[in-house]
Amino acid sequence: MAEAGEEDTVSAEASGFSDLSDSELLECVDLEDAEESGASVSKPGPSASKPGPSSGPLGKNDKHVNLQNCKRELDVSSPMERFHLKYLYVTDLSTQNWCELQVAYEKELPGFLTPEKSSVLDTGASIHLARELELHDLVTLSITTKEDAWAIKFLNILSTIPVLQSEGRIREFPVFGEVEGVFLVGVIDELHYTAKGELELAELKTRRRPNLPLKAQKKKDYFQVSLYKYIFDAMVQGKVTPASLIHHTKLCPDKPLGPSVLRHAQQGGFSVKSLGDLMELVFLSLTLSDLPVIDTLKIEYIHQETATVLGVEIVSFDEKELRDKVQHYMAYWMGHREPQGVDVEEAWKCRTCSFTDLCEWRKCGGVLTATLEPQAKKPK
DNA sequence: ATTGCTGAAGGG
Repeated sequence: MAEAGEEDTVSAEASGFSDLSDSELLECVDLEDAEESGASVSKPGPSASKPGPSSGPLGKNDKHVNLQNCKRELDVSSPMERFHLKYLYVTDLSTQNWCELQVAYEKELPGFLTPEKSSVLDTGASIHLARELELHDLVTLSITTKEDAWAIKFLNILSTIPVLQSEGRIREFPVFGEVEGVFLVGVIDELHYTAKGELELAELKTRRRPNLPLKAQKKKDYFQVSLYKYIFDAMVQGKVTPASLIHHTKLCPDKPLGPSVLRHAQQGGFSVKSLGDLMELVFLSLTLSDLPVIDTLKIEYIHQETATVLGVEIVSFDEKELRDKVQHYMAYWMGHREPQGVDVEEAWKCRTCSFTDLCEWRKCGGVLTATLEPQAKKPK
């Protein structure tokens, strides 16, 4: 209440830089937020498209694109190298669980989404944002380096752990760590303690239609939350070290932090000078705050329009199964095997995919092409 | 540097 002035300062500063995307700091005080990122349903344009005036999908359509357009590179480099990736998102792996080729195309053609799809995603994103704002406010900071971006992530961890331990519930908790040779980054929807005192992860899934998801969708969602638990547990067990983080992300722990980030760190009571300091603090906070591993995994499916609860699933965690899957997925990213599309019986997934027209799997999949959607065949 | 390398999730 008494601190309302700070918020204006932060927002005003955000308009000074528009170069790099802003990042959000979770603010656990009672303030209004001047939110400007495109989370609103009615906003035109796909939310996931890259900045820039000519980033629409049309410009890419006339070019014949495929995953092998760099034959020379294909033989010598892994997808991680070819797509210039230092790490993957947890959702990359859950999309891979849906269809491996789809995530490969997403990496090659970022922001290539059908309008219907991006509209459903935008609605889901705004529902998530509304829920998040029930628990804390957001402050937009302008930043210029990836070190600043990670510093914000660390500040959010440092400020939310005590809230979880005292108030019992937090949302949008960042997780990261090396899994089967590749670094993964993600955000847990919600963590809370149950009446029994168990730590529960709660994932919200919003749905366009008022029905429960198909088996394939549930499987993907189970995998996603299991992966969150696996990474979170590793973090609180001290298995995710600053050294591993620096090694994978190539962050410079000694690079000076930007002024807005530094100021917020100080306001949060963290006397840090560098990103390295912040990493050490995060490591200590994760391992010394008496955080348990996650006990239960819960997924709630709700209808977007009416907010009706369609179902609640409790996911049983199977570490062996998870690791086997991740190992198989990482083999693709590290270039140890070729990507695969969906099986014939899951070809229905292609109907909602943005890349059907250019997908090599569909073109080359012998049996697959012959049996695909026989009733929807168009004479060309 | 072949000129630079990432908010994650968002739903099917």
